Amino acid sequence: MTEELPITTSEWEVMRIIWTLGEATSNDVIQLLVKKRQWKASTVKTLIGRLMQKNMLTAQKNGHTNLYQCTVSEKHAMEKEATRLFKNMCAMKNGQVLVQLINELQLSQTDIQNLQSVLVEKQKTAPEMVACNCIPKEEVEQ
Amino acid sequence: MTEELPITTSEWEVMRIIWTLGEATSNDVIQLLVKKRQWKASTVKTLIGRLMQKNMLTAQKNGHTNLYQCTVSEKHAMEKEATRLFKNMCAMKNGQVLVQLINELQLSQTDIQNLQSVLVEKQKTAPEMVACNCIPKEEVEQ
DNA sequence: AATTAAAGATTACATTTGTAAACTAAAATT
DNA sequence: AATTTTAGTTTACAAATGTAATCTTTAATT
Repeated sequence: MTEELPITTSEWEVMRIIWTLGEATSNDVIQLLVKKRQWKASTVKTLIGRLMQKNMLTAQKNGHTNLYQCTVSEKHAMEKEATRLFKNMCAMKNGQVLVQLINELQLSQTDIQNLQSVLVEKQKTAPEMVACNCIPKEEVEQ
Repeated sequence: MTEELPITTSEWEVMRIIWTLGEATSNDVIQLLVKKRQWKASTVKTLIGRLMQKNMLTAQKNGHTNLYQCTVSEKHAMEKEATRLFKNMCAMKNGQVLVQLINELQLSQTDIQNLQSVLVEKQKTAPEMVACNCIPKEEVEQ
């Protein structure tokens, strides 16, 4: 039951590279992040170490160099983060936030079609209103 | 130019209450969070203090008691958080994450209609593909 | 073989965050 | 007026995070 701790913003940078490369050496990651974020090599090494402890990365030895791989998919990790965020915010306003996100994010034709399908389904059973859940029940004055 | 620092998860709990009540005394917030999160009164006081420093709350004295108000709207803060999150994740997969969010979140009929409108607009100019932006340009192998 | 370079491991250290106790001043009660 | 309660302020302290230097071991070069 290897628990997944939350990963921090800096750690995300490392994960994104390894997700995209499929697998990578510390040096691969260092090269890219030195360029992208101006981090020192040892900063990147620290982050890789922490991700290993958090079981987000596994390593396989190749000579005295490690080849790192991610233990969860990028999509899964992204969904988990997004879900965590929305669950911590006002349920009543989630819809409006999604509208704004869709407005400002780049989406492909396929993405849009998928979103439309889900919405059509969702529509069949959607309620008229979603209640605010910012305050524990019987405390909402009204 | 009062800069808005990011607000933490614990601080969000406080903000949500004041957003919902419109304005509140520390005692209002304490009552609710002692119940909801089992925090001690002084924990809540600390959080209110930090939110004041971050200019997320203002207070107006009423006797020796403060009435706290939020300096930004809940919707604005939510949008900012959501945007920050998505900007830090793979652009290519954002669409899929939105699909999953829409699937699992509660949305009202109105929300759904608004989402549908935005999508129809978006569709007119959407590209076939959105490129992965996890790795700085010319480094993407392929 | 001796020297240098590279990869990983260990240690460092300031800031932020979660969580709270202690202190102080004003207000309410006795 | 004296005492108790309350609201706000200050201090506390461990864990997490951002950022890195140093040390150690192994591999590559001279």
